[in-house]
Amino acid sequence: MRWSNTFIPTLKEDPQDAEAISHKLMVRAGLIRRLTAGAYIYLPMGYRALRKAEEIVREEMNAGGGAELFMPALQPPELWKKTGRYDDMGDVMIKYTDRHGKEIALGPTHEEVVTDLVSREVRSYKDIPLILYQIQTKFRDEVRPRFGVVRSCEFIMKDAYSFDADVEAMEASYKKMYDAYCRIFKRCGVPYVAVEADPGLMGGTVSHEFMVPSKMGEDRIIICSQCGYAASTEVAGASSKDDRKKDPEKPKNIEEVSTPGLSTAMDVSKFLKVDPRDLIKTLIYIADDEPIAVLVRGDHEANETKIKNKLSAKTLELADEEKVKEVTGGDMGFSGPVDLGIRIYGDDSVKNMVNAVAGANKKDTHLVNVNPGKDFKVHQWMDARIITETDPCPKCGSDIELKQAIEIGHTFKLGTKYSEPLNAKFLDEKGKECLIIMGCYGIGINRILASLIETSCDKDGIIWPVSIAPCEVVVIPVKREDEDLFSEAERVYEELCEAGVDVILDDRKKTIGVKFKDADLIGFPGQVIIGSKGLKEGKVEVKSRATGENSFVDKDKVVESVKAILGD
RNA sequence: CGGGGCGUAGCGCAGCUUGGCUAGCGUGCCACGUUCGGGACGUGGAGGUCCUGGGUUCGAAUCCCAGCGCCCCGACCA
Repeated sequence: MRWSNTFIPTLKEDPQDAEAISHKLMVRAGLIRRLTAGAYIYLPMGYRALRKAEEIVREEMNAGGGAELFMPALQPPELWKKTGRYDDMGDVMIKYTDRHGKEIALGPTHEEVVTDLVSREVRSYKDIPLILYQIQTKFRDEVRPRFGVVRSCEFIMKDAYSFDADVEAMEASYKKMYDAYCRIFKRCGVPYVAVEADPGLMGGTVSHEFMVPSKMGEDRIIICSQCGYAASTEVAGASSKDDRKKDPEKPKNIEEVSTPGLSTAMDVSKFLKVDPRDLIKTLIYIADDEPIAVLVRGDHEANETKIKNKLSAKTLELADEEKVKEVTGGDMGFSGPVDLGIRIYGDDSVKNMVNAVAGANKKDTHLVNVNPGKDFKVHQWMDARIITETDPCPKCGSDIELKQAIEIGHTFKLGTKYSEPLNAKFLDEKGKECLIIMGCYGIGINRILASLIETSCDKDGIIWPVSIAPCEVVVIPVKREDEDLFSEAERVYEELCEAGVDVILDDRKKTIGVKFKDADLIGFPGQVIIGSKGLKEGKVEVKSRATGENSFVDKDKVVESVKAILGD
């Protein structure tokens, strides 16, 4: 490929609408351009990297027993109504009415479509196990598209679905996919961590998220330094032990105190000069239309995922100001568990608190010396909070680290969540009709690129691994106008092409500085520099983008040294 | 959806507070010449609905009103 024949608009300056490093670099390096919020054009260099990532995914999915197919983005909403996800998806699903007045949805994912397909075609236990996958465009009307290609409204996803006769077989398929994911991310050079996660809307019992630690990540994970346990903060078990070194006090009697305008735990804690850990935060939620209260300690955050799961609630929303007033009789920020006429769920760490501070359900008033058991009863104690960095590892008790991370893949054990409503059954050996046990597995291809760049760049630009670099090597003639030099560059270029190296020839009539800067910015793993000085001695320079190491090699031995740099 | 910010040449920005000559700077682009191993230099040139619409005014990039678009924080989310 010749530079002049392709389209690589690089930029000297950061685009003003980009914040994330990966976003800035992808735009500057001429990989992408924004069309509108959450929708990006992949320019030739970006598209090449994307396709290489796709190809790795394809190879490993095939190796894991997957069969590729391709399903439409246009989907009938009826399927979504059958599984109940039409409402669950809400406005995330993009819908329109066609000329016949029929509603059409743009697929945000394909569980419904693929399960419907399988329900029609699979009859016998002999037809399964089956793993179907596709690499296809998904549409989601995101509340907030962000960080360039990290969260966009239109993106490329590899989605796979496994269909098995029983749970054991599904576990085997799950394992195959899990292993394939590990191979995929390793080959793509992204430093991933597989964590236990919440299945969320997808359903099922167990799921794993494949995360890449990064400041730009939208999710938080914990990693144990000792045993290596890793989990999303949404599911990681928080300790129920009291982490305070304090002599036990005798419970005293409740007193009211005036706390004018102090509605946050921090404000109250400062004003009353008490440790936030002596505060009880009372959050009013609406769980499936029923108002409930959730108690967590002043320094903790409620974990809506855990609460939702423990209550088996379909929806869980924080009550608004009006609702709080109606339910508690007090203003928002002054709610407390004492004399509260609704179900109260308490986080385990609240259970043994003594003489705590809580809201009084009364304007500008808090209560001191509140004691669980004595002053209020809870319906159920549970782990209802988000794990913190000071918590011990839920598995081994050692110290844990908290990190932000980008989710690049997610695997789910679905069970019969989709096969049941969509009637995906098969006849077993005994002629008995059984529901198919499913699993599903997603990878955000765009996010492979973004998270790779996020974690692999320097001040000069991107540092690609050979596996998904837009091109493996760039050949740079120092002076385009020097015909001898350029024809030597062309010769080297041809030779590399013939040797099967993915190479681009920078044949632009630009000064050498520009070409070096662009090569570093885009980040081709290998650079071959043809200059007149070296050429006089029959040598060309071969340089590694990652290490900066260079060597002058005999011009007849370019292919070998390039391959050495590429790690072949 | 709530809070904040931005919108002026392809890109990055100044000008706006206090309205007033032909709307500027850097970079990029075109031509010619000189350069040529880390974003070269000179000369000449092209490129603008100052986001849109309305209003105030003798006069609006600048002031007022409405709308649109984009980014960030939050809420939300596979």
